[in-house]
This record gives sequence, C-alpha cells and structure tokens, in this order.
Amino acid sequence: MFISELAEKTGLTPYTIRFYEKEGFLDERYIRRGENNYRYYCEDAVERLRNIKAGQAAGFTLTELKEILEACDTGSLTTQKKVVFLRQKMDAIDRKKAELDRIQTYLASILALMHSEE
Amino acid sequence: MFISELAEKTGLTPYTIRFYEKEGFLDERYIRRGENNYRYYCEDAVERLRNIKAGQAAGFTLTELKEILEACDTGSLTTQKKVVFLRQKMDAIDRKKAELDRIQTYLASILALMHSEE
DNA sequence: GTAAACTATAGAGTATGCTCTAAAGTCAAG
DNA sequence: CTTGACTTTAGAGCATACTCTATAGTTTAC
Repeated sequence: MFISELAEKTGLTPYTIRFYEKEGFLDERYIRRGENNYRYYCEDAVERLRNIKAGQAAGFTLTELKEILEACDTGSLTTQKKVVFLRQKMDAIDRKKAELDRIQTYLASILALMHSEE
Repeated sequence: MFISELAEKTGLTPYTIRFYEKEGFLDERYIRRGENNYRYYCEDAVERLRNIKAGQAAGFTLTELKEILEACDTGSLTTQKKVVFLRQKMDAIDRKKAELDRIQTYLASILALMHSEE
C-alpha cells in the first residue's frame, strides 16, 4: 500500500510515518520503493506502527521503543540478552502501572472526600 | 524552606521549581517572599511537586496536570463538575493502564516464543 | 570586608517529537 | 494534455518541558 493508505489505517499522518522511517523504525522488512520512487508498504507495517503508537501512549520515548523493537527483531543479540532486556522493560512497565495506581488512589481519595462533605 | 532545600527534597532542580511556579503550579499557598525577595516554601510544597512528578511519570502533560490539580484545589467549580472531571481523568488512567497491559502481553508473547525455540 | 555560596531576573538554548513548506516529480480522469 | 491529487526531498518551524547563561543582589563564614 502507499503512504496515505498506511496513514489512514494507523491514524498517523504521512509526515509522521516518514519521520519514523528517518528515525529507523521502518526498514526493508516494511518498505520497498517502486520504479517511481514511491514508498510501498507491506501489511506488517500497520502493526509495526500501532506498536509504536501503543508504546508512546504508555509513556515510552522513541529511543526506548527503538531499543525494545530492535531487541525483539534482531539476531544480533543472544537469546539470553534479549530475555534480560525484555524483562527489564516489563519491570519498567510495572513501575509505570504502579504510578498510575498511585494517582488513581489519590484521585479516588479526593472523590471520596467530596462525597463525604455533601 | 528555601528553593535548594525544596529541590533536594523533591529531586527537582531550582530551575525546574521556578519553571513550575511560572506555569502556575505554585501559588501563595506554597510560596511567600521574604524581605530579601527570596522564595520561602511551606512543607506542603514538597507533596505538591511530588504529585506533579508522579503525574508526569504517568504520562500526563503539564496542561492536564494543571487541570487536575486545579479541579482538586478550586472552589470555583461545583462539586458535581469536579466529580465528573475527576472521573474523566480516572478513565484516562484506565486507558493508559490498558495500553501498558497490551504492551506487556506483547513482550510476554515474544519471551514465550524465545523460550519455546530454545 | 571579602570570598564562597546562595538567591533573583530575563531571556536564550536544548531535546523530543512531530508538522509543515517549498519545489519538484508522478499518475489517473476527463 | 492538463488539472488535481498524489508522491518525493531537504529543511524550516512549532509545542512541550525543561535547562542554562548572564547579570546582579544577599548572606554566611573567616
């Protein structure tokens, strides 16, 4: 598919998709160029970009997401190292979830206070 | 306490604390000025800044955090409106938690795949 | 009474993550 | 065969959230 179709499917703009490519998130596995030099994307690119979006929504930086996705992709790391790396990232997610719980508890306590004051 | 003590207690820099003040996060409830024009902070300022930090770690922007904290603070909203507002923010947190779960499931599936390949 | 370590201000600079502009090439429809 | 909607590139611009510089005043210790 061409860039605007991918944009529509992912909810991103063509600008953003080209930006992610420039940052190294999309390589030959996801893009080829036709004779006219237009980018042509395979279906997997949709999920790739959705994973980036989800990671961003969860509070990871692009730098962190690149590390995560590269560890998932690459054959350049030993299985052992990937496992360690992925576990670290999962721990980081646990910490973020704990922060969210903390805030939610804080907000809930304010709500409770407001109800008791009525 | 003066600004560097507050910085130490919160893990922020004096620069950042002045920046938050400029952005409207710290008013007379938290700061007074002495005769020498130095800022003098009360103890509550520590928790105030920690709440901002926690909110940031959870992925809220300063603009969102200002809304949240103002809804908690102000007498300018009806109780009913504050309740609605706080519930919206708690829903937003639920959505963020769901994103985190999604990523964790994704990472876990990759881990599982790696173990099965050994 | 002066040096070191604080405080203040305004405003410039930086990193991240887009977002768009300008200029040019491609393509499908009428 | 041209109009309009796409595509390309390089590079500029923008919003957020700091982070620091320059300059100057204040305070503490010797």
